[in-house]
Amino acid sequence: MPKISDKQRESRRQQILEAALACFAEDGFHQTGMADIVKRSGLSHGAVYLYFQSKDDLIEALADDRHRREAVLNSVAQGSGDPIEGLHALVRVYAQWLTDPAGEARRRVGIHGWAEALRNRRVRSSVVEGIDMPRALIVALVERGQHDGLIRQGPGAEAIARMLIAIFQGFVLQKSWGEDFDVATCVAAVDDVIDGLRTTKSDVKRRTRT
Amino acid sequence: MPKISDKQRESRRQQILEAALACFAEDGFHQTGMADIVKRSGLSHGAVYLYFQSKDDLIEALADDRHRREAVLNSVAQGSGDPIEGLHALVRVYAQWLTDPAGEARRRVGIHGWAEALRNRRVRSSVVEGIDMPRALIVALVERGQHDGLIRQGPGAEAIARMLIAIFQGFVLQKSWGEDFDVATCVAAVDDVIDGLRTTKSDVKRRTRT
DNA sequence: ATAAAATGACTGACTGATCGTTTTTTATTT
DNA sequence: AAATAAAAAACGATCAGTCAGTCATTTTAT
Repeated sequence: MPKISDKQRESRRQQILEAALACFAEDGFHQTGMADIVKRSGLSHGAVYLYFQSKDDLIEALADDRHRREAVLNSVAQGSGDPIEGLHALVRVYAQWLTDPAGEARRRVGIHGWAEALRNRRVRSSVVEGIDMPRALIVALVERGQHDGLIRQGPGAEAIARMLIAIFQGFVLQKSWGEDFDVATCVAAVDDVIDGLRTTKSDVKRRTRT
Repeated sequence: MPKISDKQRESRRQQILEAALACFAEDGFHQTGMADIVKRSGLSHGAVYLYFQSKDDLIEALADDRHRREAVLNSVAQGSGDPIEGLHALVRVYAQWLTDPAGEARRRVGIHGWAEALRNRRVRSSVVEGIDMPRALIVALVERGQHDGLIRQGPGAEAIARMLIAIFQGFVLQKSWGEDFDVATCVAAVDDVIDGLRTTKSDVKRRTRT
């Protein structure tokens, strides 16, 4: 009985999602009106509500970014080699995502999502789960490296993972604020830090801080 | 002619600012209504508008956090010793600010400010200027260390500064989302990274990444 | 094959509620 | 009494969301 094909229906859905993404990227979730999304999508109010129950429904649909997680997963598929190399590969994936001009809207919406995560439980779950996967990945890499004697024992794997993730979160912020932020050199500094995790000949006692 | 003393007037102002801070920390700038701030402050609508011209006025007043900048400035006052020690001191300041339970509201408002900075020019200026000072401080420390041969030449001072700042931005996010985020161990990892900047005996050629 | 009936896709004017702000009224102080 | 702080009431604008109705297509009946 459907009057339009599933293809068309999914296309309409994407049409609305893209309009919402652009609007949210520009003005944030709460400063964007449904009228803005409606106008940008080229549809009508009623039509939008045929595809999404509410504005919050749209927000939740955009707060979760599955594409990036899959990209991260692909990068781990080749992760049976040197753990340090694995970390570099991961950095490369995020660096590329950070540079892609087409991803600017997603990065901006992501930042709005970070703020929204403070007060919206569903959004927070999406955000936290979004960083849980790369975190577990880094922890696994570092622990393997430490077990094999390739990575120094000093800092905990969990702490290193959170630090690396924090770096890219901060990079997204700084880049999106439009300062002259040179992704290449900053990423190079991260690569340098990762190389610094390698076991050195003279890794006897490293100072521990309180 | 004076109706109430300047002390009282400033006290009322702070009373409103504190109410606004608490509200903004809970629900963000745009989901907080003036009615919420009015109720929380214990005053009336009209009274609030005697002290602040508009809601945006309140937002801008809270987006800028001078207290932290001053704390950073104090930490640099003792910055004539070892550059690496200087970086550790800076980390200590931010770690303490990150741990302070009384600062949770400010951290949350700060995150909302990061998102707001994407669309509000004034807020963005506040935020960017807020990180410009510690950035310049780190750059100066690193450059001095590199000049004196205490810090490796590999990564640029600017990149290191942005990375360290990014780390704490990410830490604020992860901690505020309420995951079990252990500040102490994560900060220890940062200290470890900083120690890794030190010149080693075998710092001949470090690999450079594209 | 063709017309009538039915249904899905979509429209846009409209709703009540809430928004930030202004104006009016009351209370307090000098 | 003169002035001003504070409270109360009310403003127009805007919000997310709705719903009676239109249009186009498909199904059914002849």
